[in-house]
Amino acid sequence: MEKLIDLISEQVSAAFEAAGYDPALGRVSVSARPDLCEYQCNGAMPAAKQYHKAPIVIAEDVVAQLRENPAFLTAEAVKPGFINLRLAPETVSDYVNQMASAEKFGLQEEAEEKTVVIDYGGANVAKPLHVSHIRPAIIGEAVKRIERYFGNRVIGDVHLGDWGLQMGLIIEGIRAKSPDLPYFDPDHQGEYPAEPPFTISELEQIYPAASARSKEDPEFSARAHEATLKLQQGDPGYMAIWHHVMNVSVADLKKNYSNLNVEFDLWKGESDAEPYIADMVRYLKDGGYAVESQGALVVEVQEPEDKKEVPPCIILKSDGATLYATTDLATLVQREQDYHPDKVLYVVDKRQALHFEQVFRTAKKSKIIRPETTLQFLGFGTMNGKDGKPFKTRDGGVMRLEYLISEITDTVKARILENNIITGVAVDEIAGIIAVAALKYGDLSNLATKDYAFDMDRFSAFEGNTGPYILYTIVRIKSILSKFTQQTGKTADGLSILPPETALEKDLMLQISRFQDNLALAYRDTQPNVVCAYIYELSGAVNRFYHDTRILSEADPAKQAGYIALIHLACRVLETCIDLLGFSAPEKM
RNA sequence: GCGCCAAUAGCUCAGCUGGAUAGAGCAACUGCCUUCUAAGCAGUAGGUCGGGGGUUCGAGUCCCUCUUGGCGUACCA
Repeated sequence: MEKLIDLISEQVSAAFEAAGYDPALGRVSVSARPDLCEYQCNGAMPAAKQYHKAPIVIAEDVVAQLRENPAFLTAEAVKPGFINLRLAPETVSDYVNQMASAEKFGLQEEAEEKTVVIDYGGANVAKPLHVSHIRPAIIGEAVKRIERYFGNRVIGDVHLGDWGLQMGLIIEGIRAKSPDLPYFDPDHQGEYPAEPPFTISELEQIYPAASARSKEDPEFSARAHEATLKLQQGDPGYMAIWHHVMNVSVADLKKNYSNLNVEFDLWKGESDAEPYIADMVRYLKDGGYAVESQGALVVEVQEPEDKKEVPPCIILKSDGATLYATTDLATLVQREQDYHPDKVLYVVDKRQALHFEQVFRTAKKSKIIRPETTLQFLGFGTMNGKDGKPFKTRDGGVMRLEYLISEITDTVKARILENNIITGVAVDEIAGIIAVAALKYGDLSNLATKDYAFDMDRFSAFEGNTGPYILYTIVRIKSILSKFTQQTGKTADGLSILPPETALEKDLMLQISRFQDNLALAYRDTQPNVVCAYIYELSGAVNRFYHDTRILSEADPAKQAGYIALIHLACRVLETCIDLLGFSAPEKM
């Protein structure tokens, strides 16, 4: 289906043309003054210069053409040269009725399916997920679902950090703790133990300790670098430790991500790029792309037109070890081979912007990926504490994601018990659903690219512009729908929406009609916060209508059926949107 | 030094390709539950959109400049 705003623009464009003006001026936008009109066209203002006439004269010429148009209730020319439009009630109800019966509410999908790989920029293994890890997970999940909704084939890859220096640090950390383990015995024969020599909690302590020590102890740091290289060269004992680390970490990560309703199609990591590295390095050397510089192997990516200095992309360190640019490039080789993607989207911390600039340039320059492939960097901002610095707990540590979720869930649960609508075992389940909505909406409603202040109170707030507010709106509708079915024995299916009689009813329909506009914007700009803003406005329209209209006690059955059809459609749109954002609504709350 | 990003109400944030009186939420103050869930609705108050120039009929939005803050700047990721 075409967007309602486009249909209106066509009418206004035709009016411009009929009045003797350029139809391109007939572009309509949503009104900035809802008290005056629903849609507005500003085309008469730029036209004034072109035609050497006062804008108001042009606006009146156009309005004269629109007066007889049945699609509009009113068309007025105002002050400098605004054209103010109100739609006929039937125009609006016809449109939303069409939406109700159309697939995906009439959304226009991509004409051709594109293959999109989303790289979630790697939580590191062996580190607990902490609060800032919600960002790539939540944003990436929403972007993935939106891409899919528009008809693309999307492959989400968690892309764990499992191959860099942090592994060397962990290995040395384990050795420092238990030097007698067989993994460190160069004369060890046969199989290594099947059981990991650590639990997830132990592992989560080893890494930070090793990382801290390496900063103070140069010898230890040197050993960690060495261990990293040995691991990357396939040392059997180190590989055995690595497998243990991976198994223990991945199991824990899966649990945590699944609590957030986040799923990945691929659980690959930097290590999976390893088999591609040797060939790629040879290719880069043979092709003359990579050169030696200060002992390292680099690709120069500075371009003559650059204003800024772009350091070369390092492929091999001077000690021969690979690093993140190497695995990111090799991963592109692998993705090109396996998926032939039209787009690779990286949802990673924005501080890595320069790194990806280097990688993208290298990949394009060396033809590792096709020129028509889009490499997109979606850098998300840092989660800061109230002091404006990266968020830390009171004791200076990171806050575990598990703690954040359980904290929010407890607050939600207390609220549910207070309301006394839900009882028994369902309380915990519903508290979980609401907590995830609060957390995800709280994050997604901010612009992904900006830093933001982490505030526990904000995440566990239920009033105003929050996830629970959206859920509450849905639950209210569902409650009416189920009571309607109880009363009449009918469902909302097949009922049609009547032309609006009140302003609030019409406003609700207009909000519903903007579903596609907002989704298209969110899709085009990879900005899930647009969807949040939309459902907040739509929910507001629903709640105002709800407050204003008695639906179940409506005496006129035809009117009542129209109301039911309207809120049912609103509910379906809302549920579709929250599903795209990666959360869901309970039946009651 | 150079580069990138940000600065909007007391706080946290929106503001689509430049359009009318810059919007929400929280916090403050007022109303509305014997009627479909008050996690709601209605209202009051709160702003020289960091400062200064410029482009334009029109600038929070575009250009220049300054201030402040954050980040990055070859062998960490």
